[in-house]
Amino acid sequence: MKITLKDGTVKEYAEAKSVYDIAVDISEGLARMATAGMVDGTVVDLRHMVDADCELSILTFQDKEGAAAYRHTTSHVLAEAVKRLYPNAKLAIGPSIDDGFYYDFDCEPFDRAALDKIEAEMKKIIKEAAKIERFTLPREEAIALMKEKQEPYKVELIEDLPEGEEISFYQQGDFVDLCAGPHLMSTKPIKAFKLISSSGAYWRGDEHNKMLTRIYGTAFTKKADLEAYLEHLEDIKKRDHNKLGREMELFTTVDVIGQGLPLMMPKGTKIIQTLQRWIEDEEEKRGYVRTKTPLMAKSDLYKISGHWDHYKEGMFVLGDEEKDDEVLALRPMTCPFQYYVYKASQKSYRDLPVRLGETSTLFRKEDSGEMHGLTRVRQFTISEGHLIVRPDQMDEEFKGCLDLARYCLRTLGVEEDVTYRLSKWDPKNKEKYIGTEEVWEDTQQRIRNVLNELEIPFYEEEGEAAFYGPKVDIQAKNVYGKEDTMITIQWDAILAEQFDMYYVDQNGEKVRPYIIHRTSMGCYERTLAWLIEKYAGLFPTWLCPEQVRVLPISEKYHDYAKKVEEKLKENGILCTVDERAEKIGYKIRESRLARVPYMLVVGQKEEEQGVVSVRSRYLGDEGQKALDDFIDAICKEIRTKEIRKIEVQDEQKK
RNA sequence: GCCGAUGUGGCUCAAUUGGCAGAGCAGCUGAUUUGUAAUCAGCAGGUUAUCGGUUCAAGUCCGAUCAUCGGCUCCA
Repeated sequence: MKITLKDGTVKEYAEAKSVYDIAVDISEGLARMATAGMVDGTVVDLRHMVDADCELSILTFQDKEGAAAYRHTTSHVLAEAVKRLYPNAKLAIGPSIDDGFYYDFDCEPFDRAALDKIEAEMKKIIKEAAKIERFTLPREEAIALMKEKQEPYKVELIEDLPEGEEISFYQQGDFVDLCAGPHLMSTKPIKAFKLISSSGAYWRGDEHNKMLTRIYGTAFTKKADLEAYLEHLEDIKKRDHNKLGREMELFTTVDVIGQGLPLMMPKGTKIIQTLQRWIEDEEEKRGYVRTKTPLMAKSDLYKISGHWDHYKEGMFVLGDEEKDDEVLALRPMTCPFQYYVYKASQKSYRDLPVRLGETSTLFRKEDSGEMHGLTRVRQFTISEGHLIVRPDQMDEEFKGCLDLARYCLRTLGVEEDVTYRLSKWDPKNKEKYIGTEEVWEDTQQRIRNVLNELEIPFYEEEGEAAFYGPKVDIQAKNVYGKEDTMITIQWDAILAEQFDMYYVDQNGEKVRPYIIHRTSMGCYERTLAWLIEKYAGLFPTWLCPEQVRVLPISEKYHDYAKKVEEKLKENGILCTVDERAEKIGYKIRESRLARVPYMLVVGQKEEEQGVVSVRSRYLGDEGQKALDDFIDAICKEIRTKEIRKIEVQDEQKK
């Protein structure tokens, strides 16, 4: 048989040979680093016997799948250590994840001291350098083995495997684990690992099941890489909006006000105001009209919309149905309110599309454990909108919404940081959705076509659709790698019926419109959180709550500094003067810590010449250009009449 | 909602393991009028998240509540 390697060389063998042996044949060095193999695009174990012509890659830690195998083996070492120290712990599952691995156990929770102890035991196990062996068993024997080992979770896993599936085990020393693999040949190559944290996790991710104890860890082939990774974890914490946003006095929380109810401070409010004014104006340019609808409504409204039956737990209800004649609820969404704006007058086919925009505050009674900084809150404000359109306008309007969303992302400088998800229904759970299979499949195809036409790369996910239709969700990750929806555009061919919305067509017939539910830039609080992390607090100048700080050298130059401030303010620049009796070095330090993009130092020299000395936080050519743009675009008048830059000092960002 | 950790002046942290709550920064007052990352001195600031318990004595131990953080689940 002929085996073609990654670099194109061909190896020929007379009989079947394991991936590991082939690696040894290529080079001892490669074999030492090998963690798995890939045969014709499929990841295989090192023990996999190659018995036919194929393309083969030997995977190492440098490959994504190779790193996964390496870390997966580390998770087995973890499991063995836990079983040695806590023989009563039951094993659940222990996969590799993006930057590491975890293992779930049914046992008492671990504290840091326990984790340290487990780490020490793992080191011992690795030192023992046990060979890892793979074997398979028929279903009944596999179950019997796991019953003998008193591992009920493993028994359950085997019972759920489809009939006829090969059931494989990996054994290192006395430790046996049900596992599909792949794994290293022994525990020895694990060089650098760390148990990061311990937390609870439901068995099989279902909240009705028992809560198990999960240990997260990571592993690398070099100690230096592990240390760099741990340092990186510390670094990203510094960008965490929840920490930085408080430090920068953008928002705060107060115990007696409550969970998920952050207070926006003046600086944070300024940023949100800038965003909001920009978005509202942009939407108007694109043919939206604005509405302002109530923040609450009678329960009757939510009964029509279906929320009363399906979402009552998630709403703040005012009044008691038993006692009060009138029960109100704070709104968790804007849809029906804007529908009634549409319904208030009769619409002709000529009136469509109707594009309604609203800066809309919503209330959702999130569970107590769900709130997080500015990204998951109980009250938030979104750039909400509904387009009521004729079916024939749907594709174009949907495109328009995507274009607006992309314009927003581009302007905020985050277009490279998002992924587009086509959120589809789940054909296995039809009862969760309204509408026929045909309509769903057809609609999803139309959205696919729109995305393709706009050349937007996207991925698809089942079970993420709204109950009334599929949608495009624009997703972004926070500093910890956790993903959130920033923007959503939803296709709805159904709710118009429920709310009896119609327009009159050419023939005088009443026709149901389609609806697009969408946000242009999503939730302001969440967007602010995203921008804090993206820019580590160094916002683009147009978003900064303080764009320029004038720093007089001494009291003698306060009048001149005031003059400069006035000129800048006349030009719409957010500007302050630092009039404290401090040394210039101190004022610069404070300005920097406040992340003010431009500092204008003024003293005798500047006053005499009618200029300012500019100090910018930006770097190199980019900084010079930003400064030029800044002055050209906004300070044209100032520069030509009184102030021009005489000096620019770039600074190291660190 | 579930598992776990944490909670000390505005902020960052200390308090010899149950024995007089303390420091730096910030704030205020005074002096200094300064040329590109911290001028000096003084003053004030606390019911140790809240409520309850154990104890001669609680920031420290126990319980409850609230909040924050890391996860799980959820995000219609």
